[in-house]
Amino acid sequence: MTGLHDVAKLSGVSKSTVSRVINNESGVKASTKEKVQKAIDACGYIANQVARDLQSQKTNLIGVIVPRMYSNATAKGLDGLSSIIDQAGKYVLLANSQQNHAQEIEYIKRFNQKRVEGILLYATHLDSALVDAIKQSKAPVVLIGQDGSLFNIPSVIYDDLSVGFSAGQRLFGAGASNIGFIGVNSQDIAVDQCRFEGLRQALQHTKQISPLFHSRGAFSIESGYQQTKQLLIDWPQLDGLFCATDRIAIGAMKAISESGKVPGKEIKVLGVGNDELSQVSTPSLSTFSYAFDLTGEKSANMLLDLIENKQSSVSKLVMSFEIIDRESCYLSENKTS
Amino acid sequence: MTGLHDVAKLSGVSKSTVSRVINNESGVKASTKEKVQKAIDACGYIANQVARDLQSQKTNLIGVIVPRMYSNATAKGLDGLSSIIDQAGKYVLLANSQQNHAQEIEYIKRFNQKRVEGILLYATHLDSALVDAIKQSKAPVVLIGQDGSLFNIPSVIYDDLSVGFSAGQRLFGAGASNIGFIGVNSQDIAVDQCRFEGLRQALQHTKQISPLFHSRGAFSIESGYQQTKQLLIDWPQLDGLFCATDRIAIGAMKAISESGKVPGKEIKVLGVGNDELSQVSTPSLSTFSYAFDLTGEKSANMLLDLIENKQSSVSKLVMSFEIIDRESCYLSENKTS
DNA sequence: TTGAAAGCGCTACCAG
DNA sequence: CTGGTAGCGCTTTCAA
Repeated sequence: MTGLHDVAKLSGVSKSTVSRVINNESGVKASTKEKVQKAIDACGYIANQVARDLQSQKTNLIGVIVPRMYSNATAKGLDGLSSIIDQAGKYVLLANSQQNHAQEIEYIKRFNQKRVEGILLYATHLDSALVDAIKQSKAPVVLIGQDGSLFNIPSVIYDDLSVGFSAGQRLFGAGASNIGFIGVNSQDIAVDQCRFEGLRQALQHTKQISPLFHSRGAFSIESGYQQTKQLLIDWPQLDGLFCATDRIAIGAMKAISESGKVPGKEIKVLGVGNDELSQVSTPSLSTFSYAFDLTGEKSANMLLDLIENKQSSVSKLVMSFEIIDRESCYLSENKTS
Repeated sequence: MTGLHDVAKLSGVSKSTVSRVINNESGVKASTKEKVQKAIDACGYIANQVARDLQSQKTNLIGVIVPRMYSNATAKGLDGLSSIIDQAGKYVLLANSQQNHAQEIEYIKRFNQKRVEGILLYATHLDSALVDAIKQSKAPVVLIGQDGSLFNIPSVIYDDLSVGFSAGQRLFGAGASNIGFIGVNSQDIAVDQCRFEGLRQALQHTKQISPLFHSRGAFSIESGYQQTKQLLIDWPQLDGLFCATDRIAIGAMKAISESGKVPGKEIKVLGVGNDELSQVSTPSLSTFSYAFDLTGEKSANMLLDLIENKQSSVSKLVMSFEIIDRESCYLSENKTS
């Protein structure tokens, strides 16, 4: 690979001058500039950013760790954050942990070796090992999707407790009173625990009742389908079902339909996420909408701020949600449209 | 940031020795090793990969350029390729061109400056400027989604012509004969041109007829919906509709339903991609399934091969597809289930 | 088994 | 306006 040195020789000037031309610095005679430029084109010189990065102690790299790509939250989030990072003239170094917790910690370490300037971590859990790894990280970390504020970790989270609470109220308002919950896994505080807890509080608050069950499985249509098949047998009185994600809810509705009941009628169903699936299914799915792309943008901005000022102005950002009323759970006073 | 130098001072040995310990080289006295290790832990030393990369002339970076994240093809593809790249001990440097062609060329240049070892490019077009940029690239480039083999660019593509041809046969077989096509934009050879051309050939071949129209729009449900609303007015005789993607098809079916006709009955509809949406919609959508994750894996493997051997064993990989029969277009002899 | 010194390709500082 | 020199933090000879 041809370097600064070669260009210098070819154009008969010093490396310093070539460097000046490349960086478009002022104070270079026009004729020299031209001469050097010619040499650069001639030998197809490409500046070595690695050397520059070493010299300047600055890589312009932002590490992003996700549990999987095939998910609305991550795909849309990445669209949002990449545009902000790009605007800031920085690069995204992407790692896919594939839901493997140990990998996340490993990536934080490797990213620090690569001297990333900051890390955005889409988390599905938060145990002490992860907290330690984040604390160890020289590069500032912004947590997305789980609340790390108790450990002083800047976080961008969804208002999961409120979503759960609101879900309880909606199901109750639609006439349901035997209500169950399908979550994911207990390690996922936000999606599994908080959403359930919100539901529990809503039912407790309004009717002094408790959820019938808290089932758990994967983030997929299939998982929702399989669980619900069994749940319908175990809980024949079920008339309201809150699912931690839209995909799970879609699967659940399929199982309900197959059992001879009508989702949205005998059994009200609610999801979370406002996946495109939810508007296309039959019946269409009532859900909650999060601005995933905005979440990505906000997180990126928060991280850039942290990198710039070594101290963030905000340490926790709670993204609000929007209620999407559709056929699977119309409120009693909202039967129109 | 503490460096090799500090560790050396702290442990009273030379930088060379510390380097040996870090890289776990043989030929270091156990006692020394221990002493150094202690110092490393004490000052929280983290090896500077940037310096290493400069020295070794190897970054372990693979550049990946995508037009957008929120798409089945890219999200699943990224899941596939990231696992291969990770296994190879390399990193993904991600760039999102946001459908902006000029950006793609810019990223190829910047990736070369960052000294990536290779580039995976999810392309939606292939003009001469892009071909030039690829040719200029020192890092090998593998094109995904568009055929660059004419320009000697290693490519992994979908069998779009066959998909179009098969679509024609299926629509015809289901009883349709006034058939239209909704594509994306004419720059997208693969998705827009090839799929249409396949359809055209099928109709020509079997019935000596031509497609009614070739409409164009965006990759979204909304776009399919809006286009179809108008198309139904312009072409009242329409009884078969082939859409370049499932999302477009979903939108089209909505417009058809609203017009009082039944998709899958009066008008047969076909999509491409086997999006989760397609199995959830009503009626469920007949489509073609591509193994997007496998495509990502194959592409990554092809690139790694290219990096390793400077010469690929395969220069073009055509991913096959699977026919998914659902309600929107049952073949005459396939009315069951 | 260890250390000294020479770079990797670039920028930055100081002379000229 | 231009060139020499000294690093950035590491690895890698070559000696000791």
